[in-house]
Amino acid sequence: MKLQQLRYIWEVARHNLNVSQTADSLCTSQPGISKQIGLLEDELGLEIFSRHGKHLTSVTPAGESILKTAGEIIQKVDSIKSITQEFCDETKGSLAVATTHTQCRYVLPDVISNFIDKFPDVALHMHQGTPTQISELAADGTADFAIATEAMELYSGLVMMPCYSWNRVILVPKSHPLSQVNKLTIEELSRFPLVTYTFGFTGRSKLDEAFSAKGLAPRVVLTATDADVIKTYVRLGLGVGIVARMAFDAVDDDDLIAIDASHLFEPSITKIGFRRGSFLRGYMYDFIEMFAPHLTRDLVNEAASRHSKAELDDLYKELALPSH
Amino acid sequence: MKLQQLRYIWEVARHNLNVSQTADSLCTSQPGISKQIGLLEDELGLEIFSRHGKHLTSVTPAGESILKTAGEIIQKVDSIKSITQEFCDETKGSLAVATTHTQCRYVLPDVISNFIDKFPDVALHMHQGTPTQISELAADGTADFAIATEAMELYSGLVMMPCYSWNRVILVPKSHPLSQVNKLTIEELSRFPLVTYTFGFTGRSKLDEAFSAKGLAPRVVLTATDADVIKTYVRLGLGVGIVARMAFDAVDDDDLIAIDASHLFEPSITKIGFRRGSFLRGYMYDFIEMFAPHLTRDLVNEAASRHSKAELDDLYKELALPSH
DNA sequence: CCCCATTACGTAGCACGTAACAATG
DNA sequence: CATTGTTACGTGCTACGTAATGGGG
Repeated sequence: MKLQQLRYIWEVARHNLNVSQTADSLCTSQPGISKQIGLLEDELGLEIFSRHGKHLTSVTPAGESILKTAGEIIQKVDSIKSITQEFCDETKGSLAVATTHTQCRYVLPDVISNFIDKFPDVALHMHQGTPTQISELAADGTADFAIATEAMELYSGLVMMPCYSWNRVILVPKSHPLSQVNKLTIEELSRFPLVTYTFGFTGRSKLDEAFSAKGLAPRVVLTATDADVIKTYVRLGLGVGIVARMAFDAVDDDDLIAIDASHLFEPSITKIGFRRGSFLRGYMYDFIEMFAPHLTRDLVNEAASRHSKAELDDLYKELALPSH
Repeated sequence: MKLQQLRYIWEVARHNLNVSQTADSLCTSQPGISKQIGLLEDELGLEIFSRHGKHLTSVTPAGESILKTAGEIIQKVDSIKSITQEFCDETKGSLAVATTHTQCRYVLPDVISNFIDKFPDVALHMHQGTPTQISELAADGTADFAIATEAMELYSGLVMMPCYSWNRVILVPKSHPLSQVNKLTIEELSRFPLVTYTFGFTGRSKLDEAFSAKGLAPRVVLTATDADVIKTYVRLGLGVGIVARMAFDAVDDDDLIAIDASHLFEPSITKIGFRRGSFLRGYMYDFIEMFAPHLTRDLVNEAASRHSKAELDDLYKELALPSH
């Protein structure tokens, strides 16, 4: 059994059982992969992939187990490479963060700026995407960290840690009737056309819950994945905006009125996640702590060693951290 | 990076950094190993072993981390082989159990007999040793299971599960004055010379605790690692025997009187342990369940997924299982 | 002076690439 | 017929074994 053979079956599985495509992505020849897979199957004495004629059609039950283990092996091999870099030079390396627009545009700039100040030799990669894409990037190792608010519980292979809790503000132009209201209620709000996040983005779920809890059906006239778009349409007078508080900038957005809405909606929790079992470089712990100061290196290690969601929640309960 | 290179560094570390000895044990040449280790170190760009001249003297800090990960990789590779066998033929394979005399001689025969009845094609290996040796055998993968009562908490790499609780009997010849006593006290017992287990064997610790709790210093005139030796000397009149209840056989030992001592000592728990992260064959789950019927396949999997001792204890508490 | 690790070197095996072939949809 | 996987074959690399060399205790 060779490491490459494990990589090959893993990559073929990742590429929808298309060997040619896999060969291209690995910059090698297609027969080479075919042969190595055949050799591995011969050595193990069973088929990992089932074939119709010459096409790979599916993964056998045994293949499922083997692929899972192969993935873990590949991850550990990557860990060895990280360990190596860590001991060669603690300040050099790379950090890939996958995150949403909200975090990337409003929250992370300060953190990143501090980070590159402290670790100028770490090559930084930012990937922006939907919460689901972000989780996938972290789960398959393309990104070291995923940072988002929604859809982060879906991947059990990720260690999730709560970073901070936030709530929303209502955005209206200065001339808008709501700008005069003292204490806004959700009923009042529901009478106006709304402009807010697309489903699945930036705590949108808590927003829907708040309306439906009162039996109200909000009239959402435009949904967007980021606050910049929302603000643009609020300025056009299309409707009342509901955005994350950190997306409101007192200087840049001084033409808008921001009305606190934390009494209307449940707070949302932004989380950071990384692949369970991966080796974290020293500067990665620093990054986490810069983003969420309560997440110390020891605490992160403790969380990483908890394997089920229930056990993680126990930890957060002990520390009185919110987790959803 | 090659799997063999990882195996080589792992084995060299296991053989006290002696490359020649490692080469012998792996049936290969010493320069081959040397060269592969050198190549790996070149590829990683750091030294895994520190050298004084040409001798390997110690493992570098980086090496420690790398070796740990290499060990995990090797274990996963073995898992793939097990998975393969499991899917090829569920009834064929091997099972290695490491255990103490007490279990091997008095408890396991029934279990083993049932097991070979149900799985005639599984090659069985029994290793007998001290509790510490047993744990080591399981920890390094030589044995699939460790079964013992003492010293099983030392290896955090083992998943430990409580199997059954037992207590002791006092053994005396028929003519002995204690054979007339109705309800034995620990003070009475301490007046006689005692014959019992060596420290570190078969729940000896609970025995010492009981005496010292009453401020008594038992006069132990002979210690042995197994009950057969103890019974032999009890028959010779050397002293009063204290052995595990399951070591008393009403038929074979009908020349001795067994006095229940469960009111004198805390019960001991016999545990079964296996290496965390190893793939368990179907018949291995059956073996565990034959030995301890409450340890179902689901429960074993649940326990295996708990990573810290505290989390395991939580599980046992939920199930009202004793754990120490 | 013995033991041990490294270096040097030759060989056998194997991984990989090119090319031809077969099978699927 | 276009796409995809397997077989055939040649080559260059490399892992491994034998022999020689150099340091340590």
